[in-house]
Amino acid sequence: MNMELSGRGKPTTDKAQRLQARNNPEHSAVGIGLNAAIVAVLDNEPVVLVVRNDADSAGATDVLPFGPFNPREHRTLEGGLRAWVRDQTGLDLGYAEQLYTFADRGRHAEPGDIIPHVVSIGYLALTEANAKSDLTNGAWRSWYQYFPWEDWRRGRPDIIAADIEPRLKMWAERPSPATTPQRPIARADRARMCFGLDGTAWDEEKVLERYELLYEAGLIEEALRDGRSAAQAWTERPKLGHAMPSDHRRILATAIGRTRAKIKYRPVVFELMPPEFTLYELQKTVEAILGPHLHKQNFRRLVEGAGLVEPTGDMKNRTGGRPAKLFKFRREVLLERPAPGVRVSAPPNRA
Amino acid sequence: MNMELSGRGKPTTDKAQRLQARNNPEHSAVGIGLNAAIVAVLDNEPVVLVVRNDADSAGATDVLPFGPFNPREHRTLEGGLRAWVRDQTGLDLGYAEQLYTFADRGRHAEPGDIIPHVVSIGYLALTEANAKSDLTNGAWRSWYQYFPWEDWRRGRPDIIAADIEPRLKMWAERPSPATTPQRPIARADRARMCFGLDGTAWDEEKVLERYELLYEAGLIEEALRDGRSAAQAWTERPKLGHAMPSDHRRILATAIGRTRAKIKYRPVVFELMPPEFTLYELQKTVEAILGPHLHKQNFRRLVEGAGLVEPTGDMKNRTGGRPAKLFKFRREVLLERPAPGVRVSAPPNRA
DNA sequence: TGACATATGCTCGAAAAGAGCACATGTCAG
DNA sequence: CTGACATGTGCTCTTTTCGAGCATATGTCA
Repeated sequence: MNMELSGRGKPTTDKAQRLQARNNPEHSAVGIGLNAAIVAVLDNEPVVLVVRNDADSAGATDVLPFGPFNPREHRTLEGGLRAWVRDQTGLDLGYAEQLYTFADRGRHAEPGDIIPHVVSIGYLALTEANAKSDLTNGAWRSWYQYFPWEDWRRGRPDIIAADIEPRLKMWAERPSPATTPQRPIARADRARMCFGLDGTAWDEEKVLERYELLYEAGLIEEALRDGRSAAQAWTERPKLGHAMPSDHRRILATAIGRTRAKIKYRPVVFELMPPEFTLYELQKTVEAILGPHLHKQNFRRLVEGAGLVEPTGDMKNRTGGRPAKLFKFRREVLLERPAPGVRVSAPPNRA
Repeated sequence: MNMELSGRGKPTTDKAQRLQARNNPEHSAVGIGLNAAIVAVLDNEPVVLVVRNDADSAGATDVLPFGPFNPREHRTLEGGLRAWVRDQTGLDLGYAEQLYTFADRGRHAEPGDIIPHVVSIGYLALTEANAKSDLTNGAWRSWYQYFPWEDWRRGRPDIIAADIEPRLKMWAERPSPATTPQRPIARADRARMCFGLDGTAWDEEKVLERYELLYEAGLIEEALRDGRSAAQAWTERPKLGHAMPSDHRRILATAIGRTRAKIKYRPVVFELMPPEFTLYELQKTVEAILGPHLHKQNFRRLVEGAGLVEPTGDMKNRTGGRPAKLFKFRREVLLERPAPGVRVSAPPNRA
């Protein structure tokens, strides 16, 4: 497994391990992997950091940065994460939060692998991607490259009506396999709720639900790769976004959904912004993440009224229009409001 | 590289494991533990399931149910959880969700343990606690027993003004140690925001933040046990809630916070209710979890208006007052609204 | 110099939320 | 039997928040 990352601890001795395996049937030693979805906004495009994975048997592919967690070396999961992210990419993480721990499928040992890498803990990190960031490795990729159906900045993305909706409808008409008998919600209803079909409102936070629905319906490469039975019959049509190895795309989906949710009640947008910015830039960043266009005047009222920002006194001149006041994040808001964030509710129906 | 993708290999042998351990210094095998905070509401009291832990060297104590995760046996984390919860307690879990993965402190190996149990994945489960539930083991305990400062049902709990506030103020006046130099928010401000001191509003969702603040200030037993330096000078006064071994109380704090947050945008209350209930019972359950008293008429308007419930047609007669209509959860709401829940906003200032 | 892009202030109406009044219909103690 | 009491239920009223539009200011740039 993952070799490029390194960890430097010494392994447990074989003897102890054998004993353990033999004497204590309750324990099963496994490796812990940490995956990071490192998100930034670059020229109004939300991007995620990927690294080249040359060791992949199927040729080099882009993966989320990942590495092992070695409890002998690092006291905390986050500490371990920061360490190898810095080693691997040269990046010093600022804000980071745990997303989810995945162990469910596709995480099998390779031949020769003794300690299967069954569990991986996903992290979300938000960072400012300025030009002079010293990336030693890896590249920024638009997250919409992996999730084209999530990009509503220019209206409802065509891929939904063209590729997703018809195939989901077909899938919905086929009978559910007996293995999921108690599934309480019909396939058609799930598709409708997830993708806002038939006039249902689009909920931008349901990123993971949408991904998992497409997976279950066998419409994305990962499903085929993992041997989902439903996937077999669907292999020949346009792929839906770039696939990623393992469950990296699932982790990314979780990261996008969490970012979209959190931006509304925590001032995390500012992790993505330079220290000074105009309100327009701030709005564009929020829109890059959430999708829809916001009413400019209301956005100003909201952000200023909530005390999220304060003017620096300076102006930005080369805006292409009237010069804009520069603002900075008003940290004190954390001491005033319990849940400060960019409270943008979705318009009544964007479907 | 990333091996986790890939194929489904058969489990490896001891020999292979030795090789692996020797040749691949990148991995450190650890045990995975699963912890469950199983929550119910019993007679308007939110309760959590605890089991007796006789193995504790300091005598028997109550702990959250926990067990190992064995990837050879269970394909999914949740599957493993459900299996040993049933074995251990006789309970069949309904709703369950992952909370957080803890690996940070207090998770030391016991003597004789070869593979330290470093990582534990916390789960939240919600269930209905009816009288005839077949608990073979364990007991329901009010969660406010572990977090008395969270119980606002009879107004602001005295323990805050009597024990917590003065000690936090003293803590705030002592200088922060150099080990946390970049701490951006002053101790006094953190205490004020967490516990709603000096007129600041109480945010019922900040359960974990409050617990961690008390831990950091050395005011709870776990801090002393874990050897926090700050704890040494504080050992002789009334304890703040019942302590739990390891980080079980932290997991419970996470569970309470998550439950309080989620109840507002997902119809999870109904996991705690019998199939039929009156609106008053529903309100009491919500209040047991969230704390404050809600305006009865508005609660009705809210719940009915959101389409969360529908009348069964029957009445409940022995209510002590006018007979009440019986309602049941209206599942179809999941197909109509993106985020249905009991939308109770806090009154402007409850401090 | 004028088209254009951006910034900024103000108003209006709809919807949601908080809070109170009034009354209906049961139980239960005396 | 009767009245205190507890609960259920309908309605109104005010305040706040939010979506949306109008109008105007002040820059850049062809």
